[in-house]
Amino acid sequence: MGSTERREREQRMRRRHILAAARKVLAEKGIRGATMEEIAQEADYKPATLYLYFQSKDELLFSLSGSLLKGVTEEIQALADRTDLDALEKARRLPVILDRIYQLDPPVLLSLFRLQASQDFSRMSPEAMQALNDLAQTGIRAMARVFEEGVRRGVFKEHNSAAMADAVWSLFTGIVLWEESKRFFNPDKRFFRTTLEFALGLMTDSLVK
Amino acid sequence: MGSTERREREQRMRRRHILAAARKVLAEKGIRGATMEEIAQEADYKPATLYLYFQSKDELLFSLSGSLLKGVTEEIQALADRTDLDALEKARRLPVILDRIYQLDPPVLLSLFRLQASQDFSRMSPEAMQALNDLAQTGIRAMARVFEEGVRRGVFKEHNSAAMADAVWSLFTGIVLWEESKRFFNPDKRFFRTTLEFALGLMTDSLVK
Amino acid sequence: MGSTERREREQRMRRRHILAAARKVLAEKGIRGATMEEIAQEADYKPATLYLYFQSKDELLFSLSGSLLKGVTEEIQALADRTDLDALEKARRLPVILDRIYQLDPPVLLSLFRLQASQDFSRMSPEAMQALNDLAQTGIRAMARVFEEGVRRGVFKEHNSAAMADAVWSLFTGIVLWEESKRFFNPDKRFFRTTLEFALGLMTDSLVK
Amino acid sequence: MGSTERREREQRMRRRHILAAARKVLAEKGIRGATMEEIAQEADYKPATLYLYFQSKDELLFSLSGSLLKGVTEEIQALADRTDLDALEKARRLPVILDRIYQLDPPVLLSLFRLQASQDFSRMSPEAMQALNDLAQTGIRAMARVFEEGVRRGVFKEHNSAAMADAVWSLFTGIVLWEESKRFFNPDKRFFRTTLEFALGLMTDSLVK
DNA sequence: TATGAATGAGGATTCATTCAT
DNA sequence: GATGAATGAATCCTCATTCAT
Repeated sequence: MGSTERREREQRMRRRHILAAARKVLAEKGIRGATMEEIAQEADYKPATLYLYFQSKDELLFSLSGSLLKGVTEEIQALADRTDLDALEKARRLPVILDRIYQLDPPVLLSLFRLQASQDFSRMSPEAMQALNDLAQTGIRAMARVFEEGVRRGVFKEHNSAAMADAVWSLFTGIVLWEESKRFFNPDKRFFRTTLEFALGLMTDSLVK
Repeated sequence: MGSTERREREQRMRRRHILAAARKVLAEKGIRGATMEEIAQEADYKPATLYLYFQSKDELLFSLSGSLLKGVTEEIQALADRTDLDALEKARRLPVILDRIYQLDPPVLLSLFRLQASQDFSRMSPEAMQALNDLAQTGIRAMARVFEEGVRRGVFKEHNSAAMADAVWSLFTGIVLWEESKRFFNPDKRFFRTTLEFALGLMTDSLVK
Repeated sequence: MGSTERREREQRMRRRHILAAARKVLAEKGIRGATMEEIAQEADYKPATLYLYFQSKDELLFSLSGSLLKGVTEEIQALADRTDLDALEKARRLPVILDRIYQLDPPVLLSLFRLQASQDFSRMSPEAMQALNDLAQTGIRAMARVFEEGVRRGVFKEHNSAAMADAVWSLFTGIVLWEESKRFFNPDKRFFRTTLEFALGLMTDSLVK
Repeated sequence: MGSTERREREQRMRRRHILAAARKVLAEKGIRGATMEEIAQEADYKPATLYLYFQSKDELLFSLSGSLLKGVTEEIQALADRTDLDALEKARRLPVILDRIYQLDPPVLLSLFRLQASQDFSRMSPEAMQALNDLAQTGIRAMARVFEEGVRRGVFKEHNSAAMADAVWSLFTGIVLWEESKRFFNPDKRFFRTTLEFALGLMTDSLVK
């Protein structure tokens, strides 16, 4: 019988449904406002029900952040793996990709960074935090590969590509956080893309031979 | 008799003593662990006593972050105001200053950024957050002045100096946060200065005419 | 199935159960002693549970006072609306009604008046206090109607019926409070009804043409 | 030496000074706002100093209420003792006296009644409450004497003069409290005197033979 | 006489989580 | 599969009061 299959499929769907609700709550009420009660309400469930699909609030949040981060990482890896672009072109695309990810779902990305920025705020388990961290590292390593490739191919000057990748990631994180911090008081102004492209452009320019 | 003076001095010392305790707790247990109870214990007081020196937990935390941020801002302003250095030299010193500040008290700087990164986590009043934000903005504007000066004097290419300053601050924030995040799992590795100098160096190089 | 119905009915019962517990605590320990902890204990719950049935302590206390006051008001209104009695007969019944209400639940009535007597003692929200006040005013206006009617029908002399109603209510309040104050030291003596009937009788007599 | 005397006199003066401060605070901030801290500040002392002149907050408040209540009582006694007025004239003067007392210092009278209305709110000792109660009773008995005299002299009908006196006192208390309760929402309207005179007038009229 | 410093004793809420039905 | 009901565990803050100086 395919009933087991179907059940599993439905279960996955309900998990996703809850995650979508959590994303919405996170976006609207911030991490502090994202209580199990609130998420359940948004998902049209009662809090107790959430525990049928997630072991704990932590797992739920992790699942949420993880899926986003996984997307980021995969996009970067895909870029790094492309053979139709040279290293410089790839580097030039980095801000575009990062911006697209940010535009996709600013609040969740923000929450992700906040979560990562303050592990002790959430009650997330060290293991989950570690997993999140590993995911980010994977994306960063993919970025590093782009710069290494550039050096290898003589497009970029010799440099510490790991530091470069770390810097890009930090810049990404920092701008997201700082822009949001400013927006809290000046809701209209948005310079994410401008700032990111400008800064990343400068850095890349300097690397070009 | 200077007994009033002495009393006031001692009072200030006790305030500082409590701030130091808070700093330690913050460093060791993170913001979530930094309860009034815990801080009091570290300071060898009972919780009620803390309220003799600070109106609320908010004020205590704000005092902590604020003093640090004020220091950062003042250092940057002092640099911007120097007349014995040209704009390029000033820009070159920025990472040195930022690194010194970071080395001064990593946990508090971290807490500050975490606080700023997640206003909705803490219960800090919007006013206090705003004040913190303003302080940061002042520092950023001072950085922008350095780059403007460079343009005016023909040292730097024409560019959006506000965006540049924002980028530097974001980079600073991002690296602090990301380094800490990594350190949580790899306590030994520290690349703060390396990464910051490298990234800022690249950005500045690109600006030079 | 009427399971939803039953559930709601049971929920209402538990609310009432808690209110009853609060009433008891209030009667035995006074308002100061009526902590959520104490009420919960009396109701055989933990404090957190009370918050399932009431949004706050205020709402709980308001609910308690409000229901009683509503009863008072309704009784007075009903009396005022009767067509089978003339104004004098209605006035003669006022002390009977007020006494019955008092006998019904002296401690809660007492708490109500205490609450009303000392808004700044309790932490009850101004809105709730206002609502309580309005409720009382409604009852008072109903009393005034009785006296107005008497004047209109030529049973009572011309007079300020609003002042009369205020006086009756004040007398009611004052006697409840004062009797209770005396009882605190002389638990046996109870003159509530005697005093009320006597005083109200005198006042009414004077109004009769 | 008269130094002991002088010391005692000064001590009494300082006690009075503190009481005056307490009265003011009570008037401005209500009972809940009347903390030792606040009273001390008003008296230009530090909280600890208050304890040199009063054993406890209770004693302070008691002292305050007591002195007022004593004044009330004495006035009533004086009235009752006058030989130049007949019982009816004395009765007619009662509302005038009560109004004068109320006008003298509404907030303190209010606080007194509130205190009396809710012994369990304050932490005042039973002994102090008892003493307050006794004082009130003395005043009430003096009022009763007026009515008894009236009966004896054939001015008033036969009646329970104790109940009458209780009623007057209750009316007094009730109007003070209820007027204040209304004023909380309608600060302008003041009907104290009107209502009291009207009600007391009615009651007295009925007693006249 | 005055007070700076410190504290004991509470008290209201919030929220993730469990479990019988 | 869903949930109503209940709770354990925290956490901030207030105020009268004491006592050494």
